[in-house]
Amino acid sequence: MVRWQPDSRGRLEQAALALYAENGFENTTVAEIAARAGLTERTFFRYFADKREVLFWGASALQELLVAAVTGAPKGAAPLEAVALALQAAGAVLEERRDFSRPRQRVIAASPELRERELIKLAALAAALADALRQRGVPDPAATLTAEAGIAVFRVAVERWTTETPPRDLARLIGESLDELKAVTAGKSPPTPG
Amino acid sequence: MVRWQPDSRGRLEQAALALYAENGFENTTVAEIAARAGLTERTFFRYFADKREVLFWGASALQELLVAAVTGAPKGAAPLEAVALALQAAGAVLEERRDFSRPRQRVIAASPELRERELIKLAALAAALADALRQRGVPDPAATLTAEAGIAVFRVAVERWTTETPPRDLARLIGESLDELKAVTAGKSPPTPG
DNA sequence: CCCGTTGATGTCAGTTGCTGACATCAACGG
DNA sequence: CCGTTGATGTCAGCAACTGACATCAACGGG
Repeated sequence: MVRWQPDSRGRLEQAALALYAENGFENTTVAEIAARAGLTERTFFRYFADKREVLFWGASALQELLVAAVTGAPKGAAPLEAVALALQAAGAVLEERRDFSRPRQRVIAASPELRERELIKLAALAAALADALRQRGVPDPAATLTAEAGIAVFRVAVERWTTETPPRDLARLIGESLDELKAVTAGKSPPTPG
Repeated sequence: MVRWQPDSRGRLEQAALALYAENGFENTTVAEIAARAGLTERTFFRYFADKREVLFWGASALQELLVAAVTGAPKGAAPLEAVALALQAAGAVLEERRDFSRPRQRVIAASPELRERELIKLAALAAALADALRQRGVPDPAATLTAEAGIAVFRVAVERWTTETPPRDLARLIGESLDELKAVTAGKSPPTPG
C-alpha cells in the first residue's frame, strides 16, 4: 500500500491552475489548492516558494533550452539570428503543450500579480540570452539589447497566440513579429511603406 | 496648532526609501516605515496599495509625459523616432531628480520583489506608448513592438546610468542604446563591423 | 459664536501568505 | 528486525493587508 499519492508537485500545479481559472488568482487560497490536491498548505510551500511560483517552475527548463539554442547556433549567425533560433525552439515547447500553455497564459493575463511574476521570469530569460550571446563574442550593450528585443518579440507573439481567434501557429507568429521588429527599427515611416 | 504634519505621502516615501536602502526591502516592515514617518501602518496603506507601491506612485506622471511626447511628435516622424523623443523626455525627468532617482534605482535593483513591480510599471508604459502610436495611425503589431523595443532601450540606458561609474548623461545613454538597437536589428554580424 | 459636517488619522480585529521547529510513519537497507 | 530516511503533517507565529468604527481639529453655515 502506498503511503502517499505520487506526483505531489504535478497535482498541486493542476489544482492551482484549475482554481485560478475558475475563481481567479486572488480569490483562491493556498489552503484550497492544497486541499484539492489532497495535501496541506505547508506541503505546497515545500514545493513552491510562493503562491505564484506554482505556474512558473517550468521556466528554468525553458531558460536552458534558450541558452542551448543560442550556444548551438551556426558560427556565422548574427546575434539576432541566434536569438531567433532560440525563440523558435521555445515556441515549439509551448506549442507542444498547447492545451496546458494557452489556458495558463490566459490565467496569467487575468491577474496583475501573475503578470508581474511572468515579466520577471522573461527578464531572467533575457539576461540568460544576453549571457549566451556574450559567450559568442557579442559585446555589450548589443548583447543585452538583442536579448531584450528578442524577448519582446516572443512576448508579443505569445500574446497573439493566446488571444487571437482562430489560433495561429506560434512559430509563424514569432517569425512575423521578428520581421515586424526589423522593419520598425529600420526607420520605416508608418503611412508610406518602402 | 496643526493637528498633523503636512505631506504624509512624501514623508512615507522618504522613510521607505531610506529604510529599504539601509536594511533592504525584505527586512523592512511597514510598521517601521510608518513609525519613522510619525504615522501608523494603517495610514501607510491608505496612501499606497502595498509595500512596494511607495516607490512607484510617480509612474503615472511619467506615463502621461511619454504619451504626450509621442502625441506631440512631428507629423512626419517615424514611430521609433516619436518613441525616441518620448524616452528623452522621460530621461530628462529622471536626470532632474538625479539625487532621488539613482538611489531609488539601486534599491529596486537590489530586491526581486521591487524589480517585479518595476517591470510591470514599465510594461504599462509600453502599453501606453503603443496606444499613443496607434492613435498616430501606426498599425499593430508594429505599434506594440516599437513601444516594447523602446522601453527595452530605456531600461538598458537607465541601468547603465545607475550602475556605471563615473555616471554619464542619461540622454546620451538613451541615444547610444537606441543606435545600438538599430544596428543589431539590421542584421549586423558581431565580429565583422560594417 | 455655536454646532454639524468633513476628512485625515488612529484603533482593533480578522484573514491570508509564508516560515521555523518538531512530530509522524511507511519504506528501505543492512 | 531495527535504525535511517524522506515526504508529509501539525502547530505556533510574524507580517502584509483590509474592513469597521472611533476620534477630533478645522471649516463653514446659521
